[in-house]
Amino acid sequence: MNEPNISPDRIRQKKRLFLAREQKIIDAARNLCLQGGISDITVSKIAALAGVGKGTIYKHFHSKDAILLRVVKDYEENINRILTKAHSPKLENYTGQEPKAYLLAKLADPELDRLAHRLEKHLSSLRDKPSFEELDRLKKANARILGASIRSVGKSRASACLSDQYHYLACWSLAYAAIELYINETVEWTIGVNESLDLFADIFKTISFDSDTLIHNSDF
Amino acid sequence: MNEPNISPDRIRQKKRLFLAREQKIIDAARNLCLQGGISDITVSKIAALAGVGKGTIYKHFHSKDAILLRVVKDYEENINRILTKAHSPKLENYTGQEPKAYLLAKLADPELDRLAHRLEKHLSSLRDKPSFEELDRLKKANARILGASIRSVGKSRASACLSDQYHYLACWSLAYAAIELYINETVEWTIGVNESLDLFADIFKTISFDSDTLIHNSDF
Amino acid sequence: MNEPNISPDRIRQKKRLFLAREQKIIDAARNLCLQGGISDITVSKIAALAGVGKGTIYKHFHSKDAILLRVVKDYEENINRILTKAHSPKLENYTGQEPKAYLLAKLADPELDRLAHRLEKHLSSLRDKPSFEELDRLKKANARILGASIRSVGKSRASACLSDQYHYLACWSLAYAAIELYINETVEWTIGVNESLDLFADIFKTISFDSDTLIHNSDF
Amino acid sequence: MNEPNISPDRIRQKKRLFLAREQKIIDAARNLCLQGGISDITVSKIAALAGVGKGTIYKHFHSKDAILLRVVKDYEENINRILTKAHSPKLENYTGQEPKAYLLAKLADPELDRLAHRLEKHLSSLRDKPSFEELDRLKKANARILGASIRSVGKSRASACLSDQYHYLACWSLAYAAIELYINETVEWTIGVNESLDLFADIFKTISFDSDTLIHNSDF
DNA sequence: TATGAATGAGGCTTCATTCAT
DNA sequence: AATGAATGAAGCCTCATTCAT
Repeated sequence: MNEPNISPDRIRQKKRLFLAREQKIIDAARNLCLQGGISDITVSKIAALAGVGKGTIYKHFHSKDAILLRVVKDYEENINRILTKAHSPKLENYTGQEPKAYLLAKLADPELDRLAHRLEKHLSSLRDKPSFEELDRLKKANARILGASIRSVGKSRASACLSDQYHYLACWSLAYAAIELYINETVEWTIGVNESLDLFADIFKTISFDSDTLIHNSDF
Repeated sequence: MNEPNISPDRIRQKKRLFLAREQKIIDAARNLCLQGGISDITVSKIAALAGVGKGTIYKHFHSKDAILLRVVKDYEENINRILTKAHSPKLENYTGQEPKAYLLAKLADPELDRLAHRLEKHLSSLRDKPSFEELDRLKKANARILGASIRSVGKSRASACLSDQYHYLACWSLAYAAIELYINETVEWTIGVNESLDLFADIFKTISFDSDTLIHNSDF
Repeated sequence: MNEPNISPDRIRQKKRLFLAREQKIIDAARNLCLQGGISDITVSKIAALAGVGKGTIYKHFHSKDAILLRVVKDYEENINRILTKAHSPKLENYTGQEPKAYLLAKLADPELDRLAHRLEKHLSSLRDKPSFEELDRLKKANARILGASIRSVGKSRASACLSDQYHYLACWSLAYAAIELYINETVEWTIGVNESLDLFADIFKTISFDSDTLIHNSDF
Repeated sequence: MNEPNISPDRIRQKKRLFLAREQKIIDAARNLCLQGGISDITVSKIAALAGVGKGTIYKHFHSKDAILLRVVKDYEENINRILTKAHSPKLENYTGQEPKAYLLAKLADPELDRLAHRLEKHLSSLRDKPSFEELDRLKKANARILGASIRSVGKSRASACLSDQYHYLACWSLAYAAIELYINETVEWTIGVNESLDLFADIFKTISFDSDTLIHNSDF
């Protein structure tokens, strides 16, 4: 009775506009982070860059940190999408190419990957740490794919025994190392990833410590 | 008005006290960072933990960020000390063990290493980024040792051609990857570093992209 | 463009709906106030509780405070209705029971009476104090009845000379005192109003100051 | 060693200055409330009127509401001081004049008394209601004196049986009624308290309801 | 006509830094 | 030289009101 002639089209369009604005906010937040450091972002700046009022932000997110968390989640979701596609769900078996796909996906935008990493660290160190539930679900999904893939190829004892989670972290770490290598401003990026892996291999050769060598020494 | 009996001893003792206070401030800052996230630290908390007044801090450092920068510098200095000792300066040639020493030094206190990393990122993203001159000098010194060492052992073309700086970053990245792997709270640390390197090797096998595959795609 | 079939029935029904909605808004505002404190109410909450959109509210009231003023006015109107009925307008002379009727009417819902009181104070202390004209007219009407009634019964000199307004306030104050006594959460309500008046009488006995004793001392 | 020549005088003077500033903040808050309504006060205004910076406020009070609570507490403390003095602690028995002293104390600055009342209501309806512990302690102390005094004089059954708390509220209510009577802007204050009590008595005569007459009717 | 998303003024609070003692 | 109270810029968030649909 009250809302007679509101066509579904109308509603759908409104929804689209609403989501578009939300995306603009997220994009603004991400871009601000990419140029200037996490601690420099303010809700005002996000609003200004997104072209909306400060109050509008709070129609979409209940706090500033919720926006940042969303940036991280969206990024992880994107990685998951790519990885899922690479896995070719029709095949039962893994091609062993999934880790490569994962690394490529992350290296496609190194700055953004590093940002996601930093944001996650930032958020998890807040007094009122937000819920990482959704994010963790995505990571677990990625871990499942990577773990199975590596196990299907790897020959080492460790590969066979370790959990998905662990393999995920190994891939993640490697990507992170490559990205830090890539991004570091004091070095010009003149060699490809293959060559950088050669470098890693050279370093590996020099290393052969026991697990026991690792000492947890906080007395620095 | 007059400064009567200022014996050299007096001066030396004062200096010692002054430096001791400075160290207490640095330690306080570091410990606060280690437990609670960089954005949680305040000058008040540092002063309280150091047992000095807030004003005293500004007799030693001209800003809060200068303290944090000092924490990073002191850490890098410590790494440099260890690496220099490992290199055995009397010998002209390198043992090839320097990268291992470097990794061990960093892995000795992973939390602290990660903190140094994060602080550096934090500081370099400030509007008024402080000077990294001293820090860069230390890094360059470390790079010289690591680069020479790796070149003396490595067989790959890349190893031979690349700059000290680059080899330094390769070591650095590897250490960082291992540390993130180690610290991550969702995984229990059950395997040693050797085995974790096996894991990396398994991943390497799955990867063989050309340098060209790397696309810088910010449009995500 | 054209307004074809607008039957008087249609109009009347629309009007009824409109008024019903208005009442729902007023009720929502009152209920929200009753549970939670005046400063907790927001237009959003009122709209939600009334089951209308926020914008609709502004079709009925030009501001949030206008709603609150209306709550007060409606309450005073109700009191006036009861008092008028008690006075039995056909009779020329007063029964002397009017003050009792007034007190009973107010004590019938002490929480609400206190709310009306508080709202009035709140509204009259606003920067843009709304017009109390209508409310004052109602009060004056009540005062006329109460004043005449008390004068017709009272023996004291004061009773005879004082204005309607003053007698009204005397009744009002007494009711307010009883209500605050009644509502106060730290005391259980175990005695009746008669007994509470006995209490007042006991206190009266201890008091016998001159008007002059009253000093207006703001220097506290 | 660190703080050699800080004479006790110095400390005492500092303390005095600190407390003076605190008093200025409290006074500013009270005066702002007295002229303009509780919801109009802002921390900025308080700071401006007190002649201090906004940040200084938070060296003395952990929140804006803490200031308001302090205004209430200080007022109640003043009443308690007067009442305690009136009670003449040397005498074992009560003079029966305590309620009069209490009323006079409250009526000495009716505006302030009303403010204290309103502030208390305001604070107790906050989402994060502050602790009223101290305030309640003061009230209980006052109640003890008033209760004993009234019981020592009163003849009615109710007087003898009821708790201190109850007698306190009876006095409180009466004072409140008188104050509302006094303050009300629409009436000129032409009669003294004695005469106003006569008025009350006239009203009493018209009233004789049973406790049962009181119905709790929220359906208004 | 009813709606509710958008708005932005304005509130509270934090904290790096200064400066009088 | 050491202190810590004072400061105020700047941040986050709320909410009454508007207005396009």
